[in-house]
Amino acid sequence: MGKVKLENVAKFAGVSPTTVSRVLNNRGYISDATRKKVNDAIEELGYFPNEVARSLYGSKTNLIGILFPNVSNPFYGEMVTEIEKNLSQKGYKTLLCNTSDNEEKETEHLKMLLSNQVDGIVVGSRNQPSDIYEKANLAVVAIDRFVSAKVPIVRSDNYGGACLATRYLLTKKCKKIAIFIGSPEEEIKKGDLRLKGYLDTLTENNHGEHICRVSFDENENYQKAKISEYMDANPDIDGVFATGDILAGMIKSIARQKNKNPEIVGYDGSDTFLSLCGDISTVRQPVKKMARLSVDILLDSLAGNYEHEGQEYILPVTLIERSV
Amino acid sequence: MGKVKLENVAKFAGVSPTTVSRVLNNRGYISDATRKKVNDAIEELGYFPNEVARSLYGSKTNLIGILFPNVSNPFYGEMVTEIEKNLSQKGYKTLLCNTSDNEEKETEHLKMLLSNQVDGIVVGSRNQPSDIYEKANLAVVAIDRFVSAKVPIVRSDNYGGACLATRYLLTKKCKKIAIFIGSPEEEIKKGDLRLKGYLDTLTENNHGEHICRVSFDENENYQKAKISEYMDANPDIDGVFATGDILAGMIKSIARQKNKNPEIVGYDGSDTFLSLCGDISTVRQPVKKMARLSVDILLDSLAGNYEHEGQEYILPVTLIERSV
DNA sequence: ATGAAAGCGCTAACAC
DNA sequence: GTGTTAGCGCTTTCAT
Repeated sequence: MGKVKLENVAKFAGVSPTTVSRVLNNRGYISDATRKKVNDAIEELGYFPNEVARSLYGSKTNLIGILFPNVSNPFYGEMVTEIEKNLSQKGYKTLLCNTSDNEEKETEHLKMLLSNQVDGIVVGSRNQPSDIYEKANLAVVAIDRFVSAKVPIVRSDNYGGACLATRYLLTKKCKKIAIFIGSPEEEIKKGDLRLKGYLDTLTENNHGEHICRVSFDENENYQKAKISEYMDANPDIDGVFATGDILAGMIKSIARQKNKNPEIVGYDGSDTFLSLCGDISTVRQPVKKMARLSVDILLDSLAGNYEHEGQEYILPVTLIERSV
Repeated sequence: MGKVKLENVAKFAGVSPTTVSRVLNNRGYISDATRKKVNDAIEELGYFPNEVARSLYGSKTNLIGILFPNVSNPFYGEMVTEIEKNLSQKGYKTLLCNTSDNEEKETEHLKMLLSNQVDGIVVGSRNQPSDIYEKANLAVVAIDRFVSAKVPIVRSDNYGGACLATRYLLTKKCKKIAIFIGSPEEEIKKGDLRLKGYLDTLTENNHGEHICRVSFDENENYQKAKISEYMDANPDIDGVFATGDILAGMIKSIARQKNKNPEIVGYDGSDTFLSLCGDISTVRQPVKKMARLSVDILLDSLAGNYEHEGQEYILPVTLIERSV
């Protein structure tokens, strides 16, 4: 059974293709009689329109590309889930790209997306800005990342969140508070706000800084080794701010193995993390709101609304305190 | 700057569209001279082919739809990440659909995918079989789910895994071992193999069964209440087999709040879970292998290879023991 | 070795 | 109200 096309429906109903198209799209005037004939034919033949042909004609695909490092991390997972839900509700389709935070892959995926004529892009991967975004004439929204002067950014209050976390550790009477950073080096150089919040808060309170960079690109075992090493070298750490929940979880496990129990605060606060680890405090980013806002901005831009250009939307975070 | 099309390249290079197409696709004979001219023109104009037009002509989109309940659960997250990686490597693009394990949404998404002429589908959502899969003439692979007599299934050894988990609890001298099931009711009725493995193992060892169904459709708070209630009613439970890791995490937290510490074994064993919770044992599904196999089967089918029809591929699981 | 022309399935001017 | 026709951007016979 070959695919049924509009033409077949037209023949079956004894009308022209145009008429069928008009019925499908509810455009122009059609008598109720022919409308019924057409609808019956559609029903009878089990016809549904070919979106590829529609896209080609209309030069609008309703396809949105979303670029994230991966979707294994529940924070990204929830973000992507929510973005897809919002998009789907508005009639858009989601083309998923995992960049593994690898520049080449991002570029490759980006080219693919452009070839596929996506209407817009949501980027959450954390590579260096690419000029492709500039050149391509499409709607783009970035999540917690700088892409170009024009691309709007949606992020949570990284600075405020870090201050919150660090102050919390201070209220818990921690004497030696370390930060474990899992961001790419490049990002840290540009002035990581989570790091800055941590540093400022410590300085204000006359505390010394203790920084452990857990190389982001490396595999898990490498990261664990790094954490373990750092903790051995600094056995009196009694407070930890981890810039991501997964990192926080790893630190907790490793500490436990060493019979230590530092106060730990993570960052992200995905529902999955909250369910999974009942005993690690964290700074919760409003994932749903961020996803929703990103999609709203994207659709606004798609509608020709330029007001978001160059804007940065910073959403508030909350500290979620957990006890053992 | 309007989009550059093949025709522009042709004019710029002083050749016909056909020639450009031939260069692009490496088909037919072209002199080195014209090939160079064309490639220079492409470079100069920054041309790249419109995949929509290609798809329309070729009636092949290289688009694969993937349907999962969501991508927040790291098990699905990792599965989807791996599937996308494998597909991308083979030149396919991933259209992501979150069904929220909701039948209507799945149907809606399915129609969308068909309209978009996807070449194939990977289903991991757990709804009732839909006849759409039968009717649509495309390649389908199901992950741990029955779709129709023809659709190949990739799953892990649910029965064996459950036995493994239950036996482990027995070796830990647990006296009263409960199973917490988070599957949809429908699935349980059909003979959930994780449940069966649990029951058989207990029977063999003259242990009684204790089943708590944590309604799958309900929200997290409801589930937590249910778990809490069950534990209050059965305070002497000292061993727990949770049919999913998230469930296991929730149970652990709730038990801790009640100052209990039953031995718990989860199911899934995603890398994220392992990093996040260092202290819950689990049955690990080979996510990467499952993803890889699914994609291989799909591409085989796409290539016209029917050998996978009606096959079920059951991959072995491993118990990962963790200590506090 | 290269080009002209038809067509993939659909939509939208423009006629009538 | 409805049909005719051209065209979205590309590929591919079929000529030459």
